[in-house]
Amino acid sequence: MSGNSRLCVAVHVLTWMALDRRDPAAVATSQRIAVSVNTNPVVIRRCLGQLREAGLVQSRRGAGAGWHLTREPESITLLDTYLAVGDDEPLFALHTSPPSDSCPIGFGIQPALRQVFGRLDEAVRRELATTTIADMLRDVLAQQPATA
Amino acid sequence: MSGNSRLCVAVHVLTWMALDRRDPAAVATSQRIAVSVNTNPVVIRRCLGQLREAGLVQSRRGAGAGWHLTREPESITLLDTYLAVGDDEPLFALHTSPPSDSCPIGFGIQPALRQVFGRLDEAVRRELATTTIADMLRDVLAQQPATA
DNA sequence: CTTTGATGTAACAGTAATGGTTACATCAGG
DNA sequence: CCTGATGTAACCATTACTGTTACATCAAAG
Repeated sequence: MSGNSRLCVAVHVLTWMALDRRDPAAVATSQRIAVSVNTNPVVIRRCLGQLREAGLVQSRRGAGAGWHLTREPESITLLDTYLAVGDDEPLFALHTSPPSDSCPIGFGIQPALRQVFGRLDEAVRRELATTTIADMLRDVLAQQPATA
Repeated sequence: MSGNSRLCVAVHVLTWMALDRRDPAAVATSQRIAVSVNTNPVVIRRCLGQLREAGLVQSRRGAGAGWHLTREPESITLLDTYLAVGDDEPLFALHTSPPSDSCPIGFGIQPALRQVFGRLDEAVRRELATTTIADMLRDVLAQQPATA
């Protein structure tokens, strides 16, 4: 797991941008986002690069450069985000080295597992598609401390 | 995720044992299973150890030792298997170092993500619970080559 | 046209997890 | 006792990920 925190960072970034755009004067830079995520700006730029490839954000270079969303937060789902930062590798891995095909189980296990893992993947995607960045922003702001 | 192939190996092992038990004379040893999975017997024993802790299999030591299922394959689901070999770590990881709590997003993002990731985990478990080792055995045998 | 501040990206290091391997103690039946 | 398997510690190579430094590139501002 899986291993990485890319989806987590990507959702953080997009949610941050969704909040930030409420202030028209604000400029979203990798530096400012990195402070919120508490990591290195390069990590943020790597993430933003993937989000740009997926068409979710755009960048402007030169002086006064920065980033902005290309769509309304209501139209960006976590599935979009997941696909954008997606490792190509599936949630669950098959055998590292192929099993023996001279054994009935070894021969048939991989196709059978692929079907199961495909259903798992599908279930995850279905669930991811039910939440948008706008939903995230609302939930995140609802978590604020009681201090007015 | 990503990352490991433990579930894959565990399902392979259990399915193999489900087939093997049809021959009353057969003895399931880590050595024989390792040949089918195409890996080292110690890897199989590590896996079987986890399955035993979960109560899915039992081992006999001494001469002529081996392993056997404690339940009918129809009653062992992939969720049982998943929980048995379960890493404690969730499918999707949160931030490696906690985000800035002086930023509204940084403050609220983790609880919000935990909710989402919890729903994802739930979806995966629901799906895993729908398939049994008996189902796997049937599907695996259905994959056999056409040669009679 | 130069300065400035950001993007874009390569390169590298430290950490952690995984799968595989060797080695060896332990056990129980023959 | 002998034998063949389990049980488990220890170790290694590989891989992936995060963080970091460094630097080229770009475009607006002055």
